[in-house]
Amino acid sequence: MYEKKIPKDFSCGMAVLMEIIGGKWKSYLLFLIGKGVRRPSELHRQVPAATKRVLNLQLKELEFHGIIGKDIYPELPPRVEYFLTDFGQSLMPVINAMDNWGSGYVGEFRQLMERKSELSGIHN
Amino acid sequence: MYEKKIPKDFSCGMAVLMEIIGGKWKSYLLFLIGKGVRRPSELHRQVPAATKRVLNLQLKELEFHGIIGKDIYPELPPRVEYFLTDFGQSLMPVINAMDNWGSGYVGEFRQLMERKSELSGIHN
DNA sequence: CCGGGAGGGGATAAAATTATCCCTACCCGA
DNA sequence: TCGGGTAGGGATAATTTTATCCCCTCCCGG
Repeated sequence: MYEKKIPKDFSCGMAVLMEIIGGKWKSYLLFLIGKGVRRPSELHRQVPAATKRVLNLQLKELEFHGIIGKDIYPELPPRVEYFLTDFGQSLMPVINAMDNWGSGYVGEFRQLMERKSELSGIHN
Repeated sequence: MYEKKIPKDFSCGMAVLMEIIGGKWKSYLLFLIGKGVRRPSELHRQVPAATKRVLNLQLKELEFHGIIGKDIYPELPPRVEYFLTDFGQSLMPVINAMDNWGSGYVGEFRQLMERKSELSGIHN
């Protein structure tokens, strides 16, 4: 979490929610943790596009807001498990609604994106 | 909309939705347009913290994804009205769910944020 | 004793997003 | 004719978010 110089205002609940789950990988992480993927290394394997480092940062922010919790087992090799707090659970219906809506649109979305990159001559 | 050099993957619906409504002011804009605020100048008055310029950019992106539409009346002085498309309407339940959840958390959220800035010695 | 896997993070670079500044054009009322 | 309101956008700076790179500890199996 970096210091922000320009204050955001959170007069609308959406903005608050966005602040909490708006990171690039937070959606995946919540989704996976919600599905029962708990250990950091496992999460990383599921989202190999992101670095361990980055995932840790995002997990920390989710933890900061009390969405997820972290059990640290003093074992060797070290074992850590993330889980949804009750508060996080209360978020799941919203997450699911978001995901459902999004899933219905992925198709068109991809087409739009392709058209856009054709226009600009960029092909990822 | 700027060119992105690092491709994002949209394997989960949430990520798609985030791409669409994830801008700093898009939440407000959708909320306001949903409530019947239609004209650009009016929107700007409701969100004075953002510049005209920035709002225009975000509106364009919403329009690009087909969430909102734009009626341009060839009058003088010029008149423009934004509106939710059917597709945009289908998003409103989700938006509302998000907003409700967020609103319930604003209080604690503000406290968290204050504690954070106390720690770092920053007072906006 | 080396490699790999578990966990974690500092320093810094790159990319993406927002902000700022200023300019366009038009019309109206004082 | 000047100030204000309508709408829009180019160029560039500042801020914020992500990525990259390399480092740490510990243990186990070959």
